[in-house]
Amino acid sequence: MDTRPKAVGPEALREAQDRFIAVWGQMGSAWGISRTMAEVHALLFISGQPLCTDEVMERLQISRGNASMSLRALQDWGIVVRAHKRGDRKEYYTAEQEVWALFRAIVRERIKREVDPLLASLYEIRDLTAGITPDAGPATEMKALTSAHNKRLDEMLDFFRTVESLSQRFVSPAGRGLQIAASLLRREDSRGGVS
Amino acid sequence: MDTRPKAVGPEALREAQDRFIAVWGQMGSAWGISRTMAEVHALLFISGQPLCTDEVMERLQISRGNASMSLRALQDWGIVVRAHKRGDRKEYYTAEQEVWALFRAIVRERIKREVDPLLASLYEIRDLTAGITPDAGPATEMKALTSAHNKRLDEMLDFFRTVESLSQRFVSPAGRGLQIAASLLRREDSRGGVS
DNA sequence: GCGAGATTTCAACATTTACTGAAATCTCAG
DNA sequence: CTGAGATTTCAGTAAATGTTGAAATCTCGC
Repeated sequence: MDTRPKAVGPEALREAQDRFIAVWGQMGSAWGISRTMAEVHALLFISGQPLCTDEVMERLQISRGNASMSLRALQDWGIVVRAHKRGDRKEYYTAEQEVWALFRAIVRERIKREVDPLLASLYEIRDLTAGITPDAGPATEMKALTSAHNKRLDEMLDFFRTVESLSQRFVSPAGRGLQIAASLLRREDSRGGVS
Repeated sequence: MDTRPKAVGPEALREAQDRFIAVWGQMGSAWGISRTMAEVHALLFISGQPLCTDEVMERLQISRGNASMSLRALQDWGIVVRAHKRGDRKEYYTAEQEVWALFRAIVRERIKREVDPLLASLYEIRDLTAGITPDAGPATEMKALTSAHNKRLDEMLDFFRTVESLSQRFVSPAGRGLQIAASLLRREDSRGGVS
């Protein structure tokens, strides 16, 4: 499609970075992270070196306020850290460079922020109708509906408990996530699966 | 906190459904699915029976157009199906009731829509700077930067290849997802882990 | 093949979410 | 301490996203 000659040297690197930033920003917004925040992260990750607020603003063409808020949020997520450079008043920021550690941090935060509260709500919701099923008494239609409802909720709860549990493993100390994934793949591969 | 007496009978069921719908809608929007679409799904899932467009509109207080579009999207995701009732001109809709099947479908679609294109882009981006690293020649700073850049990209690619691969297993025929998760938990549990 | 009843589409609108820029606040070298 | 330089905050505004409702389209029993 694009028939322009391939850029070489610095241009190629710059273009690769820009495309990575764009793609990462897109990915972010598909998964509920604001585009800019994802782009800031992408920039720090792909450039691999500490950048200051002004460099981020300049490169991504965003306002100072936006840059500040995005950087703050990324730090809250635990995937970007501040770094002082001595003899320099500015703050510099670096992204976690280990890809697996990066995703462990992301999973940790999303579980904490979204799955755990969801689980808590599901338990509460389950309690609203908990008293209905067990005892016998006349088998009304109402009871049948409630019982089916409870079953659905229980299965959902079960699912998210499993997710929560699996994530704990994935997230926990060094390398676990990688190991889990790798062993899983290996085990499956030895069964001579489809393409 | 809430000290009102607990609702019983039909009221309790209705309230439980409403809260489930709210919570599910919230979850959806945190993960990049529009609130309404998630709510429509929640309603179909939790009520467990075929509902027609008007029932959905009525219960969620949304317009006909919105209901139609949400239902269509849910069908595209493969988690809601149409059902004719004979002697009735209306279409009825049901949500996948098996929780694991539901999430397999969701994972399948998200991988297809988001991860696969991302992988393709990452390969393209990697190609932009692929020629730089290998050969020797004078070791410029440029080369060092590019080489580090390539390493980061390669690790990212590796990660998403693994994700893609794992998802294939999870998504593939009946029960695999459950088995994988369960076996993983069992294996880990037998190590006498923390809480 | 007609048409009543149902669904889909889409331009206009509403709501939500994200961004800006300047003022307030913070900080550290001198 | 002081204040120049840096960061954070936030009210106002811009952009993106989601929703409506009515017209266009589809569909199926007759």
